[in-house]
Amino acid sequence: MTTPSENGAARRSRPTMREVAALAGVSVKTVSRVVNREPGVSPAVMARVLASVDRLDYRHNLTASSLRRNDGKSATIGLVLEDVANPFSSTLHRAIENVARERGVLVLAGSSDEDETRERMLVSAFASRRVDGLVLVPAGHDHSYLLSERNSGTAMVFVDRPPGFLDADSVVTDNVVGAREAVRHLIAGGHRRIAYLGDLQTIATAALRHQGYLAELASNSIAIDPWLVRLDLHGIDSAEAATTEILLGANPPTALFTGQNLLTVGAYRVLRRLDLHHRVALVGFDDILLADLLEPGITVIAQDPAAIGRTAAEILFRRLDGDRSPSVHEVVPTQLVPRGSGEIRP
Amino acid sequence: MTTPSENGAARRSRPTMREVAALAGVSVKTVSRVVNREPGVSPAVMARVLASVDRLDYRHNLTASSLRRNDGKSATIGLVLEDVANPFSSTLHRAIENVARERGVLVLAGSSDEDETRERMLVSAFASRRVDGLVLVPAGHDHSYLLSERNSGTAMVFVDRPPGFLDADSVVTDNVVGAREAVRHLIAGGHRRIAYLGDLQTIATAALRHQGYLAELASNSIAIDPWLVRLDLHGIDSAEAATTEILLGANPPTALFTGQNLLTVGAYRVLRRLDLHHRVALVGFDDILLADLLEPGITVIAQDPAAIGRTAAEILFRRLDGDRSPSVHEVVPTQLVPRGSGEIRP
DNA sequence: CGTACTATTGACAACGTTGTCAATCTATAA
DNA sequence: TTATAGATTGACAACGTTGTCAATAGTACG
Repeated sequence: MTTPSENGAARRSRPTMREVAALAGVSVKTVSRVVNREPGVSPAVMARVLASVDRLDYRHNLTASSLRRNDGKSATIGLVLEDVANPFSSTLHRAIENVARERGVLVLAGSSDEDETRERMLVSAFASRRVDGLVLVPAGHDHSYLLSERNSGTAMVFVDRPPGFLDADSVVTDNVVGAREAVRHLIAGGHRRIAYLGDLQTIATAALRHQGYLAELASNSIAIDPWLVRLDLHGIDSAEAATTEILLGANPPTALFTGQNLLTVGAYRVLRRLDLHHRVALVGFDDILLADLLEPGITVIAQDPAAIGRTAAEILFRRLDGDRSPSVHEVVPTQLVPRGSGEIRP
Repeated sequence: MTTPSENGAARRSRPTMREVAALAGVSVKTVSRVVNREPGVSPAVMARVLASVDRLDYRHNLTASSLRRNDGKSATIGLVLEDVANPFSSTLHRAIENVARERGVLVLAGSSDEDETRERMLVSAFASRRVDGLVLVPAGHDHSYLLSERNSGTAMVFVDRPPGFLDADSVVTDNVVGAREAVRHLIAGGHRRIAYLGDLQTIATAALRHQGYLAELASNSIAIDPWLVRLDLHGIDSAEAATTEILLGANPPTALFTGQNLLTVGAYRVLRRLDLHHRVALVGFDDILLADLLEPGITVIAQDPAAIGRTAAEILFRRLDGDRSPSVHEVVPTQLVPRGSGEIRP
């Protein structure tokens, strides 16, 4: 399946335009013209050059090219995600890649892990490589440090959460409305005691979902029971602990609203463990793979990460094409997906 | 939340070492020394330069730097995945990022969508940007086109599937052994009629899993029933169709072995639809998120994409550090995770 | 006091490419 | 026939950086 001796091949450096030019008997500028498909090269010369390119396995050096070019474009954008392996992030990533691909643009991606320092390090590393644009799911809350990047021509779009102290384009989910819809759905099903599990309040989206929860209860004249509101949970384990405490405590809720993916998983696990999964209702924010195959299926407020990513990329490239109009702030609606768990009656 | 007038700021180009040098009253070479932390700069001068760097918001231009440097390293690697949004790929991606991060290396990622042409386009785009190394989940079967890349010093590691017609490092799952273990598990549970659903045979891993299925049946003296073997299925829908046909046909199997993620999902859906999920056993190759919460949970042969990614990245960086020893071929073992569906008896 | 170090700094070329502009050649028009 | 326009091609500088090497200043030693 493999050829034997190629390993020992001498490690030459890559061929340059100079070498291609020498082989073809033309100047480097002519090679440049052919490589960049500039007009004004005779067919005969073009053929000679292409043959030399082929023979030498020449690869255009985009870094040298973008150094010299007037626009200095690197045909590369940077993407700061929470975690490239998290389904929301990776769907976003793919949607952005799809738009970038059409333009011959490559994507550098990195994970911030919700760490502001890490976000800055990534941005700095991207800037060193002179990316044309940035798409970021911000971890921090003060993005004024990006001002100098923006002023030196780097386009940027914020995704999922708005920028802080910086005027820039953004594409976010309608968190408040989505959360209200979840709660309204439960109230419509007859629930009055609805618990809320929320992620770290420092995460902008978590705070907004909490806000939506409170607002919808208030507008239905349902008093808030602080015992049923658990904030600053992060990850499956803390959600399990909080859910267990609430359900086994006095006067337990008849429904749960979980403000994040992993919290939903944690809550569901506990419901199953306590054999309450057909008794206590559950609505989660953000969809979960295979949630439809569970029994009952998990009712969710689905975000549309693919649409968010596509929109963000489109805005970014519009900016790169020279659009200088005022910042836009797209809000992508959520969708309630009833699958059973949210339709359980008290 | 945003300051008002920053939008109108003039779009200057980025400051260069020349400007930093002018402001600090030193030569560009001295700035270069400070920026690269080279020794031999007096503390006083260093402080002046750092102050100028700070005042001008200077960002080191890594593209110009790597152009001039002797080693020409770009501190960037390229990653060809099947699809950045697919859980196996994105876990791999994250594991590689973790290793790269420690070395200040960034990751360019792209999706091949199992398309050989797309794989080549990505590699070409990476090569144009002079990545130091490549990690690829190959879509094609002939990788001799990478020979020139390798000879010009690009390190490369193949992941999940071995390279074709090229001698290069690889890290793969033990597909044959994993598949045999799945089938053996079912046989040990008393099954004799075990169906197999496999992905496109052009995918190397699919062919190997099929091979493992055949081998294990043979070594238990169980005859192959061609009716129960469905190859070249791709995606959930085709798996559903095949499963339905097999289960509703004459002399149906008592167990299913699905050779891929989505095929497992498709098969499970059909089992549920036909209310056979507690009657017919199922073992799937590759783990599925939340498979443990289903009822019954899905028994799987779990791969370890995080370990695969970490190993691949470690090999890659060892090569970048100058390791010229013969190619290594790591095989990462699978693990049988019994969750219920695979323990159903005929 | 002169010599031989070492430490610090800068001038210049070069990395591989493209923008600018001038030179050459061909064909067409007067 | 000659002038002129257009097409084709190349020489050279420049992009922002670092490697090389030389120049200078300061220090220690005899």
